[in-house]
Amino acid sequence: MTQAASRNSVPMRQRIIAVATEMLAERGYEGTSLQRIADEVGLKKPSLLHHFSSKDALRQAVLEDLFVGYAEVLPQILQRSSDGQDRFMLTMDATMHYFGANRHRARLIVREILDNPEGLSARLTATLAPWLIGFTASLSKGKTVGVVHADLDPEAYVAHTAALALSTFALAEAARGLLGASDLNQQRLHDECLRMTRAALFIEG
Amino acid sequence: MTQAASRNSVPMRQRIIAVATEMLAERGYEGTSLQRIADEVGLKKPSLLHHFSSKDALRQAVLEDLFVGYAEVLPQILQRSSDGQDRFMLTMDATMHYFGANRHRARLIVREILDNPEGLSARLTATLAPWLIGFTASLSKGKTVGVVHADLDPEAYVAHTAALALSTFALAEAARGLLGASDLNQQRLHDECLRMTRAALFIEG
DNA sequence: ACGGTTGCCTACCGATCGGTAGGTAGGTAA
DNA sequence: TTACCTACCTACCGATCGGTAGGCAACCGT
Repeated sequence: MTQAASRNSVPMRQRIIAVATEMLAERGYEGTSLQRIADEVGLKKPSLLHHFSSKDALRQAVLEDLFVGYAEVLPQILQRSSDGQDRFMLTMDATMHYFGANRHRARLIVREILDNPEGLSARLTATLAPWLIGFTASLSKGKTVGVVHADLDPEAYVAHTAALALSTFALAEAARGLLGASDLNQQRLHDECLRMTRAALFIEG
Repeated sequence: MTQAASRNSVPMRQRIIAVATEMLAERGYEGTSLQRIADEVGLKKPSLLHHFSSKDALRQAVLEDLFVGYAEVLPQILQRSSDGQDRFMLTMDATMHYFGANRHRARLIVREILDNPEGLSARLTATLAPWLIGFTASLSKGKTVGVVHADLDPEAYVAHTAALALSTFALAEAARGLLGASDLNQQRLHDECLRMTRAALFIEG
């Protein structure tokens, strides 16, 4: 387990994952060939298959790396916020910062939802389900207390909010050209997304 | 221009488009081969290429068909609603009904945004931009009148709302399994989506 | 009756796909 | 030194990709 790194200090396995993450997010699984990944990394194709036994094994490693990265970010935020009220908004804010800084990861998740929903579902359930169930419970409680809109559907709201956070970064580029608003930058999308989710959640302002 | 139809009454060209729409939505452009489309239609591959000169020509025909279909639905709704206030919500409702009845079309649009944003952008701009610009203008006006939240960002709001309508139907299946809420059906997602967009838009209820 | 067009076919093309076989250079441990 | 292992290579496999060439039968207006 010496984790040799030929010339670069970064282990080859992680370099491959980094390149594959970007290419899979950009062109999709079927649209990305092992040959192109190998070229980008600077290896021959059989050498790439020495590190990952198959194309699907590489895909799984990429997803594993992605979820591990996010699972490290989430708890930090949640521990920081004690109050149940702003807990949701803080998580939302942290999630959007995470995907804002790793936009290709948002694209990759959306692609996997489309291409491989059942394969992703297990991974999502394992890492996110506890948090999401906690959120829906806290939303239901907020309804009884009276700070959350009475006609809010907790589960549907959480699903939509997650979709909004993802699509903001995965699909935003298309929306930008569409509206002809060249100044519709990421900051404005970020702010409006938070404003919408907050306005749809809490009673009053 | 007799539009011959060998055995079925539906012209072969439209039968191919219908099959291709579904397969492209389900597996993506790179993941769908002409061979499989031809098999599904009941033709040989070269016969398929007799109707569409290339794979990309078929893709463009599919997209053309999709946008024409939506462009027929939209004006009907807008003419029906005179008042500027509920105009947006009616359009949202109509759009969600359209994609709810044609879920594979929502998936296809999301895929095209990821795979071919610049190619789709031109088509989107041509058919939707006038409506969207009208909406942002009416939102700005609503802000001055005082019925729309003062801190709402019209362009960003429209972009997010469109993304929400799309992702509700394109990505909802994954969310369903994730939350473990088997009763999180389409109706609840539909209702909550409309509730969220309305609550984030209008002041008061 | 006839020439042209349409719709579909068989047969085939070069390129590229994911993956395998087998070999080599260099480091490491006994 | 010997034996092994890791990392990488060249060469190759069968399958499938998008697309082409060319033929054949049915239908068309003249």
